[in-house]
Amino acid sequence: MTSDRPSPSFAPPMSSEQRKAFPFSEFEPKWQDVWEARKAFRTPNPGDADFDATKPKFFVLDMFPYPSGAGLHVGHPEGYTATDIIGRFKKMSGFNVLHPMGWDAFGLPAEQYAIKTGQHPRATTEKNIEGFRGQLKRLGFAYDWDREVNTTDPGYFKWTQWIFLKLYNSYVNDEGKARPIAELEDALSDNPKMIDQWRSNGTLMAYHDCYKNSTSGVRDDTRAQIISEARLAFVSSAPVNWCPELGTVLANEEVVDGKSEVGGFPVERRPMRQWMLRITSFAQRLIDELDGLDWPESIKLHQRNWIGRSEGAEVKFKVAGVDETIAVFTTRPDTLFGATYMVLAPEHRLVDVLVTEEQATAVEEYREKAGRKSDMERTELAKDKSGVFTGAYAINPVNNEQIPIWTADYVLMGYGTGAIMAVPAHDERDWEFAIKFDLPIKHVVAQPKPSAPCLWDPRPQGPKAGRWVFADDTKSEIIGYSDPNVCYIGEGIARKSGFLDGLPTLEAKRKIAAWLEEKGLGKGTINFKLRDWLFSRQRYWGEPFPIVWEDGNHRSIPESELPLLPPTLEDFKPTGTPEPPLSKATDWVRYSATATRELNTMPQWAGSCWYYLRYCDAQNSERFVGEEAEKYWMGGGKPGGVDLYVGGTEHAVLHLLYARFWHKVLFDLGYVSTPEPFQRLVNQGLIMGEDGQKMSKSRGNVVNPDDVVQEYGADSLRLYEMFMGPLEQVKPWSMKGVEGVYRFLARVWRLVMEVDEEGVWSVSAKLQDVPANKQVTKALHETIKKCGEDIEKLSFNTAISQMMICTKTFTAEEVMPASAIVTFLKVLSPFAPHIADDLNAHIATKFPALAVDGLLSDATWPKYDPAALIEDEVEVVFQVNGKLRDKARVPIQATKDEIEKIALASARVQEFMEGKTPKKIIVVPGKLVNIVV
RNA sequence: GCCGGAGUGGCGGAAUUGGUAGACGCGCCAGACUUAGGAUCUGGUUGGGAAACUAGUGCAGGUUCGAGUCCUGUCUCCGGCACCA
Repeated sequence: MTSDRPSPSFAPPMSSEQRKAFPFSEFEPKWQDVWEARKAFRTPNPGDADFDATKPKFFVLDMFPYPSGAGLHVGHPEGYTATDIIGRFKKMSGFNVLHPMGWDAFGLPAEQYAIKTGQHPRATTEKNIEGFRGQLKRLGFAYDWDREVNTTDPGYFKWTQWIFLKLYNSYVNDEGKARPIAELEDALSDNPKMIDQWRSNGTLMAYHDCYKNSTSGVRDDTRAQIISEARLAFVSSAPVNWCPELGTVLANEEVVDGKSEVGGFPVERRPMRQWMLRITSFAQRLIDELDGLDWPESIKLHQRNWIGRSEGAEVKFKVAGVDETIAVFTTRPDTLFGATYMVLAPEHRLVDVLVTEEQATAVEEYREKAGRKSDMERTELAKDKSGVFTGAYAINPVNNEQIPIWTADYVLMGYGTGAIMAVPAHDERDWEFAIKFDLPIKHVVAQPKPSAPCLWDPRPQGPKAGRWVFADDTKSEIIGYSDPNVCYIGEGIARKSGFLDGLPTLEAKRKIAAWLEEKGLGKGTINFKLRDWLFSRQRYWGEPFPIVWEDGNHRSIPESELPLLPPTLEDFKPTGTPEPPLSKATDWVRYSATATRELNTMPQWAGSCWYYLRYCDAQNSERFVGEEAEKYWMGGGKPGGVDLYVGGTEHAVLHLLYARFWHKVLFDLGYVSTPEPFQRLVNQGLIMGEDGQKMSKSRGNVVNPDDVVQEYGADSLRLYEMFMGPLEQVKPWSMKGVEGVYRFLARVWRLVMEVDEEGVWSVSAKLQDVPANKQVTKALHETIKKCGEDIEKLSFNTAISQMMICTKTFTAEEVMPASAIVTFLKVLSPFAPHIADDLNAHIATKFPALAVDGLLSDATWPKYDPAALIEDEVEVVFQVNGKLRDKARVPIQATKDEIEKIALASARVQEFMEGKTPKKIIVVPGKLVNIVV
């Protein structure tokens, strides 16, 4: 170690072998092998022989990775180390800990890589998983590898398909709960067999009566339609982003400026038949049931915003001269008197019906242009409104005024009714549109008058400025302020609104809603931004749907035919048409003489919607998860089953929302015991490159964990990732920082080990079987206390700092008390498990009675002794007028009076008191004295 | 534009209920052991000042014996969403 070093300059990197401050490259793989051989982290399930039912459970979960060919990056081990520390700590603290890992391995990247390299995605996926698993094992994570899941494994996706069948065979009843579709089928039959089960359900009874009374000629079709439309998994043909080049539909997020994010290929909008999941039926519950979860408020808010609940009213407008009505949704029914025109989305059914001959060409042209635009393009051009007059007029139900009906793409078909009443005076979008096309603007809400007396006058100055206004021209009481040149979107007082005049917005909304309902012209309604979930993809590398088609109708295949394997295709390239690649498997496609298989596959989200459940009982071939295992690991009396879920914010909405949705369906159907999957959620922050930029290949600032392990060892990597700063924070990487924790571990190593001239390590002569002195004992017990508390708080950086302080105290000693060191190693072991187990084993060779027998992960987390923390004396600070002037050590039991006396006696204090008499003296025992003069 | 988060040394970051600002680490400086140091150990390290002292937690106020922490206003940075009627 000290001799034959290579020359200091231009030393080749490989010489690092001789520079190692402790032999981590030897003992790290050794202990990883020991843990694996002993199945040290196998977690027994209820029913297993070695299961201890008296222990509480702790389910700690990582967001499982997509095994890419690039391998792990340093962002992965951040969250994984955090959960590993928690898991190991909980295990030592007497919990049954479930801490598993798996692979989210279906998906487009694997498929495209396969196409590029000509390999089968199954082969590349297997290879990538091998790589990832090896990397994770080299970091020493305490996973129970017997519970590993892989979404592309038939034993796994059998149950993904099974859950799809549950969705397919369920509907939502009038209580908003998922129920078997059999109930609905039963109600729509002549001789119901389960009537006792649904007799109390008003909707089903009504369906039943309706069915019985309908004429037999049409009722079979109606029945089939009702059932088909009620399913949670259903078929729709809405326009989607179709990318011919990639040969698949793309999500809106995958389309940028009308081109595909990957490759920059053109994307067109076209209606296609596809599978949807009825997540919208759960919108309200997905909002409400966030309340019971320990998630960051920002994520909850994000989900609420995404679901986008808004309360308002639906209003029906008659069309002048035609027997049609147009329903609109508005959150401001109180502004109905200010509606001066109406807009239909270009895709709206009535556009064609209403358009007049003169406008037909212009409207047709506009519709076609709008249809070609992607959602993204529509949004891009948000500032520049476009639209065409249809030539038709609607009648405003409150005043029978005729208002023009336009079509414009700023109204989206997918939200509300796809039609709006435009109130330009009180809606910015309508305002812009009205200005551009010179449509009338009618102000019907006055900005409220400030409550007197008030110096504030909101009126802008100038000749065109607004003025104080009356409710209408016949009244004389000023109700507020209105500026005809300004669009006012806030709440206020209704004016020029007939029977609403003078009412504040909230009351006006209530009154108009009641009025509309009474006249049968509308009603209060709640709308959600959330859309149903587009669930089908034209891809090869995904779960096939357990569905067949016959005579244009779909039906499920029996559960006994699961798993439905994808065909082994040599050529799985896109077809170049919307026909999915599975269409190439002509034999596979033919289900029977008359029926063919569904050709779409499920999106990548499907497998990740329920993997946490599979972990509870990963080997079960009878059920997606065993009942007893599910009850134990997902139970615990809280709404969410997983005790701690750690992952990145990129999944704040989609994955977490989809998984919650599936979980609720399974809950309603009685397959799981909690309404929510994840009780506590923590988002780890992004790790940036050393330059403070996001890590990326193009910037050349990517840090490879393998290199770090090679150079400093897994323990150093783990420790550094936790020492960088708070888990949830964005923080830059620093190789120098890794060296810092590496040096710390080397110091720990040398507490126990010493090296001879040949560079051979042996247990240090300083290590002895002696009791720890008072100072060491105090440092040790402070460390036990702080680390335990900090791990619970996920404050790993401060826990590590405390261990560094403790090590310094040890280092200063002439003699190392072996049993104290062993206790310290227990505290260190969740963070740096390899070095901890290795040093414990070394200590065992010399002091078998003092070391832990076996693995530290099986040891019990030490208890700290509060008595050891107490000192005889504490330092008390003396302030004069709030400024620090002196300090003194005072006995811990000193009374307030005694401390005060000591303070007043201080020469420095007296100097700053300048002989004045104290006005006030504040004494905080054990802390400070502040003398005010 | 809207929503959310954050502003503390040269850097990453610490600071119970308001009670010694800058723990711990990096970097830097000095010393020790050394033929050598990019190893190890010891000490120092917010700015100004020789020192006593003084200023100091984005900025401006306020409450308090005492404010990084509480209140009001304001600026900057980061992240997300963005025609949802």
